Amino acid sequence: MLAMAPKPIQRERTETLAASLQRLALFRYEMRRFLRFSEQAARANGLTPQQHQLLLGVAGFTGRGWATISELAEFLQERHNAVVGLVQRAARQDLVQKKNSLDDRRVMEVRLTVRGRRLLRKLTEMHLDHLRRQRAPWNLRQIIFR
Amino acid sequence: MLAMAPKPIQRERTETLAASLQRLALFRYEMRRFLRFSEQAARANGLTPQQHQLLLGVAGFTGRGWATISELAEFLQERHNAVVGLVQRAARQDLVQKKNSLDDRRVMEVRLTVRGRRLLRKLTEMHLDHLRRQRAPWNLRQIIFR
DNA sequence: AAACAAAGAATCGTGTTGTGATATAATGTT
DNA sequence: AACATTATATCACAACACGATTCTTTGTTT
Repeated sequence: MLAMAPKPIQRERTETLAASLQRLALFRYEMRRFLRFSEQAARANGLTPQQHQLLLGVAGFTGRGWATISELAEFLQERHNAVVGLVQRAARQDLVQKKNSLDDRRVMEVRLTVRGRRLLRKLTEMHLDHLRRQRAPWNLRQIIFR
Repeated sequence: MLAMAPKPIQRERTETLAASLQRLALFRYEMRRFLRFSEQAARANGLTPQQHQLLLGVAGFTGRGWATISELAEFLQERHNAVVGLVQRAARQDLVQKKNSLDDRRVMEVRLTVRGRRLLRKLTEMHLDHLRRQRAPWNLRQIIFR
């Protein structure tokens, strides 16, 4: 009897794991569908998905209308050097504008150009429309924990 | 008087846009923070983030325990060819196993290897733990619409 | 059965992106 | 003056997704 006890427990554990996997998969699937919409909206406007996020971070993260490389790295949850390259490419395409801070000359201030502002505005409207129309269970946490 | 009416409307619109930008930014920021945790958990176990998602899709998306390239493309919200490459690289590292279907020889059946199953199990536990501890406003929709 | 269309997967070249390691410059601290 | 810290930049490299195209197998039409 002592030897038989673990068996049903193991079976129950396996079933729990399978159920968890399915709920986690659905969780990520819903998230990916939103992100996919976003990516395609960006591309349809000639931007890469990350460039769109960069514009959003510059305009909306700090509440100041501009941001430093470090702040953008925090917003994007990326390393500094990833953001440096991203900003460089975006600046080349006249989406943002770099300027060394006068207070602290180590700091790089990133602002939107007119073109960047125009594109972000359009994308923002598309996203808000999409989210409003969305009937999907956007309480993602609820997907996982009943 | 007719000429002055539009001014406050314009001002209000601008304020609404700024507020929307800030809420959208927070929305994406929270999402990125979760995704960042996930990416680092994957990397800490020697996987790329996409490889982890691939394993999750194979094991949890269809309810069958295996998946086709097309199904994985739907789950990952990527194009077929992106998944083909992803599966190839994952197979090279003994994470998944490819097998042509006997029913329809166009179809490729993707399954987890023992190694893939072991890694996914570990990552799944880490993710569930993380989500349980999470006190953040995981009703993302609520972040945007009051 | 032949001709054609559709579905599923694979291949190729290309540009973006993130990483890790390292470097540079400006500011702070002792 | 020596040292550490902060903020940003550079480099080589692999993963990755894209678009376009191709190949094979299955389905449908005539």
